[in-house]
Amino acid sequence: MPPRSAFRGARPHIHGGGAVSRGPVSAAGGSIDSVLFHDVAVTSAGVAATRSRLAKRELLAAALRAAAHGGMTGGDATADGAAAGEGMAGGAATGGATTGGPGSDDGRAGEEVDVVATFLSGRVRQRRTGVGWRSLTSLPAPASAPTLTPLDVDAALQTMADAEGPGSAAVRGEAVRRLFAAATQDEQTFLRGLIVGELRQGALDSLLLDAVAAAADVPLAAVRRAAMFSAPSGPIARAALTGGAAALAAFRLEPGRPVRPMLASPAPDVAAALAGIGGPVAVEAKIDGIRVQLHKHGNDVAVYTRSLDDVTERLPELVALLRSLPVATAVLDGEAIALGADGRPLAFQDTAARTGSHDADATGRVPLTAFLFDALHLAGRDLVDAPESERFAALERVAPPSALVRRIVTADPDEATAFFAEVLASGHEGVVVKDLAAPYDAGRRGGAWVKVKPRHTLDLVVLAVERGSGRRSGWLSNIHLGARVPGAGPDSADGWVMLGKTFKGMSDEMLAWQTARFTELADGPADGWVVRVRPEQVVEIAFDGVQRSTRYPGGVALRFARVLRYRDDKPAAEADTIDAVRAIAGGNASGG
DNA sequence: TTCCGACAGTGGGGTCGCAAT
DNA sequence: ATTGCGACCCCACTATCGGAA
Repeated sequence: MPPRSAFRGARPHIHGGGAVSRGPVSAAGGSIDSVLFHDVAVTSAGVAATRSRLAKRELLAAALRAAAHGGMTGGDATADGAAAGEGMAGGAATGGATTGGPGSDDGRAGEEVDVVATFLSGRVRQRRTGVGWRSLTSLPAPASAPTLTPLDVDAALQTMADAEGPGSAAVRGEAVRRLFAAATQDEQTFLRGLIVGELRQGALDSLLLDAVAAAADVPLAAVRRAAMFSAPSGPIARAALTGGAAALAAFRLEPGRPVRPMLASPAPDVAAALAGIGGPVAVEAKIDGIRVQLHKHGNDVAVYTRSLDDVTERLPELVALLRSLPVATAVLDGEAIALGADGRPLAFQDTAARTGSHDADATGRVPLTAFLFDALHLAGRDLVDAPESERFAALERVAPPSALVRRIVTADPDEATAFFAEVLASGHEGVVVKDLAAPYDAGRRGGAWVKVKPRHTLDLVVLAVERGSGRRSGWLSNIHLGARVPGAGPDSADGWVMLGKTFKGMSDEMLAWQTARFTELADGPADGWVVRVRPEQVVEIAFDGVQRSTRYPGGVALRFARVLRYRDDKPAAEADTIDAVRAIAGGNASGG
């Protein structure tokens, strides 16, 4: 299926799955040559059962080959050819919305490869189904024999996704019931993982792309390259397996089609970030807003989030900025944030609420500011492979200075560190250090971009622990963190106020230790999901900041808390107080 | 009719272990 | 030795549905 154009005014996308007119669970109608959904579930279980990435890749590749082969010999194109044609949306406005490869002839096999690949990457094709963990708590008895095809499952999910308005919950519920009643035990388990997004097979999108390359016998680089320009991987698999390298080459940068954003790796400090790259680097302010990708093609403009959701309607400020640019075509990368009247950043919560709201009033009340930092395409020229310095220079030529992120170029760690301090003083989050020579590595988190943020620490007390799951089964994992409230307890003893939880920063050794320790400290039954403990164990916690909270009684919560170490040298009576926490909240920009 | 609780799905994320290179 | 990936789950927020008030 061709990647869709999401420009406003493009013709509505016809969902390929919708063109399969059979009922959600009418498995009997499936071509006898189709793979069964059961085969996909079995593949997933096999992938989960091995730790070898190469073995996982081979299992995934075999399933993809089977999907491509089985469907093709079936020769039953149904209505898919027509659907693919309809999908070529946009006409002149986007021109290239059709470049998803020559996929119009691959018919049912192509569709099946798309769906199977999507499932094996732990996803479903529907952006939202409206069905989550809670809706799957009571399920019908499993079927005794497998009959479902992958396309049956996709169609059932589409039914759930399409339900809206009064009565939609019942429609979804019925679709869930019918689908799960037609699924075997193995299939039910797999389906649940897919729908709630917790497949836990040790393979997601990256490994799937690896398998696509193996299955189609094309270079991995070609697959990854194509994937840069397609948000979902299903169409990549489809193109590779039915059209080979030539079909993959048709996925390319196109204004109007979102690109997977390049990501940054963390570093503890600026000096380490510079050392990791070597030579002169760009040091940019890191803006604590939401990532935005701006597309312009003549009068058509679009804005996408990091997950490539189209948020054009909600961000008119960015639309206006795009329209004002003195170029006909552009694909730009940046961050959008809500600033106060003094020009300092508001709390991240304010930016998130503003960008998440469809309410026009909110739009007026909390204006957004864009800080651009990259250009992937400008005035007909693709820049993804150009060095960072060149891309930024191109951006500077077209963007107003007020819409550019603050940045310096230096090889001097002291200068970079001074800039870091300056950025923090202006209220922003930190810096991103960039390799000037690196191309835009879409969708990867490599070493070419390195982010540095300041780190707060507090000594807090563990109030409770939760049981771990997955590879942490059998361990006590997620700890509840409390700050001291002097004199608030019975008989003027210290009291404790919870600030949040964390499961991060724990090595296996630490998990083993804390499991024993908190079993010992258990205050009441130790067999529940949450084990309350006597507030005696002090833990040193690192975190990014303090945010306002309606969930916790102190009215504050820690952002991105993680464990540094347990402190046996410090009694609970000397743990940090809630006042110390509030002082941190007052001292940063998000104190509002 | 309006209100409110529960659920789903966004946005922002750090650190560890392990396989493969 | 280094790198990339997936797993582990956190926070706040908005939208939506459906039942309670």
